[in-house]
Amino acid sequence: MSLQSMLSGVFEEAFVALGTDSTFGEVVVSQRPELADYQCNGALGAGNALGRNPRVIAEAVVASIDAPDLIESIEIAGPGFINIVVSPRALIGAIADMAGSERLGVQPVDKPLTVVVDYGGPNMSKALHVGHLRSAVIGESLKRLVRFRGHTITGDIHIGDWGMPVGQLIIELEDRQPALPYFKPEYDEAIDGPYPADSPVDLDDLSDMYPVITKRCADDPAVAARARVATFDLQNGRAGYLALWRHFRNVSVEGQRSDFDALDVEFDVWYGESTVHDRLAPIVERLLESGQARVSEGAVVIDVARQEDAKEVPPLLLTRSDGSYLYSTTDLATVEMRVQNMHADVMLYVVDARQGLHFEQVFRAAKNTGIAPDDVDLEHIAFGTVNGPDGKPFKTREGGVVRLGDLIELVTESARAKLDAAHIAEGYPQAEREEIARKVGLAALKFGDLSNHRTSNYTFDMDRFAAFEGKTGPYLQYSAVRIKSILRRAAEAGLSEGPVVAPTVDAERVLMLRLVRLPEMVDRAVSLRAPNVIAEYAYEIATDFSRFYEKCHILSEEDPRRQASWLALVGLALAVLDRLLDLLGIEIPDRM
RNA sequence: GCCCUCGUAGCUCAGGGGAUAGAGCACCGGUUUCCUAAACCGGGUGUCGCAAGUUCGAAUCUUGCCGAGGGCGCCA
Repeated sequence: MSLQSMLSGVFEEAFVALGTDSTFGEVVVSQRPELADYQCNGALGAGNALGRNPRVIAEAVVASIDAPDLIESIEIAGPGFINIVVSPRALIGAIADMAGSERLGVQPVDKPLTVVVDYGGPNMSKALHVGHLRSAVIGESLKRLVRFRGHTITGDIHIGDWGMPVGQLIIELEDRQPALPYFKPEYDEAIDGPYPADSPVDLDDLSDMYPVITKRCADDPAVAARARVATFDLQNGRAGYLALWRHFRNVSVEGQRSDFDALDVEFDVWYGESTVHDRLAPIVERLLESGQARVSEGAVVIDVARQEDAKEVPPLLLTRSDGSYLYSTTDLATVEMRVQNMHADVMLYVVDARQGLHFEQVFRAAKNTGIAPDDVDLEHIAFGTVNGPDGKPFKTREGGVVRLGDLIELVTESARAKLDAAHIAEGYPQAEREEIARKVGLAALKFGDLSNHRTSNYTFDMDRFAAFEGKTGPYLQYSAVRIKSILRRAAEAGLSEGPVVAPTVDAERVLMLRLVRLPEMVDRAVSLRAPNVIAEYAYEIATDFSRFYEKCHILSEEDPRRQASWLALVGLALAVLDRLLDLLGIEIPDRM
């Protein structure tokens, strides 16, 4: 049990003994570290609830508390704050408990849930760009957080591969290369042989075609109509289109895989809209039959509005008036698949905040129709837009989107340049230098994104992502690397860790107090679905360590007990940093 | 028009109903016979958009207004 929860337990008991609610006993980290380590504000609330002076309540609580092993001193301050200083014994006990535990004192949840996290979500017709960064890194971090908390979680990339963009690409290619066999309605594989095994396009072709055809569709209704027909034909099994679709999908998945690999983002499953295509027609048919869906203006819709809605919530569209399916349909079918095949209790959708209404509609439809049972939790984990300096979604100077691969190369190059300029890692083998640059660049990129709260839009600033000083990913890596270096040198000198002894230096005590907060921070990050909680905490650990590092020179320390204790302490700090950075998807080089 | 999100230091952003609102960057100054100076130490110049309300207590909760971004039936 964490130090904070032990303290809360003591205070809860005291408040209950006074005849008040146990929640008043909650102990939190002190707002005023110069006065105390922890504080309990319950006397203020309890005083108000009981109509008594909060200071009197506080005095009664303090008088009834007897936990000398845990608490060094208690003081009542101001209107009734109870300030708590923990005992050295309790502190080093908590540190020892953490150090001795594989999970660093973080208890797994009592009831593990089966969770599916839907993130990445690339459209198969587009190369990944800077906009995909957020979904990928936030989703990856949440996956690791939820997993570390003890739940079972599956990360699903959910590729957009069964909607209108595919129809658009089909007609664009038809216009460019009409002679290809895929477009010939009379082509029969039984007679003419199988469709070509090699793709008629590569990733660059697709990336080039997509913006062209979307513009054509926007400008010309006749082209848009053709794209819809092609989409309908694909979804209804036209052989040539399916054969072409497979090429498109393979080509895009290959490209996306390399981009996500470069980001160290790993999906457990590479499902997509097309994964559930067999479910689409039966679902629509079933819902029409049961009366849960109806035909409106030729399209099939599900009403999801509620009496109490402040706004008008439009119905969810299941088919277009031409009978083709939309992403609403595949999303609903995907919920069914995740319930039936993956037995999901919770589904997390790490998707741009602009799709809030869509998910509200899909979730309501899923609940209304029973496709998602009542006890299944559907959550849209919304995140803000990455903007350029002008406050608009980020574009290059030329007006194009920034490719994710290029962005990764930019930050890596920046890290490389920094290594050269600062004469760091000068004697290292070239391959190791390159690996360091890669890890440092990625850390800058990911930390730069994850340290923002996910709902806020943030301004993309290349200088910020390429900065390695201050509150950045590389600073965190650097702190950890310095610990690794100490431990390496200590081992060479034949020194080893010993029991943690009571802190004698302020910086040492501050670091200990920070470390023991880990369980609360993980809990908070998971319940808020907010990786920036971890980013912030990891930064605090790193600065606390850096201050300790300045004050306490471990290798030249003369008292062997103190030295051994310090080695154990920084060893734990490294383990915590390593874990926290892993939760953010950031790797620590051995040296840098 | 309606709905959603946001508005905190010069800039970029944290901030959990509690005491004196914090970081990084930028700027000025200091620290290297000592474990990696990508570090550390010192220096703040804030009507927490505005106004009410709830509360013992509000940056935090509610409402209204102002401002920014986004969404609102056959794109994803």
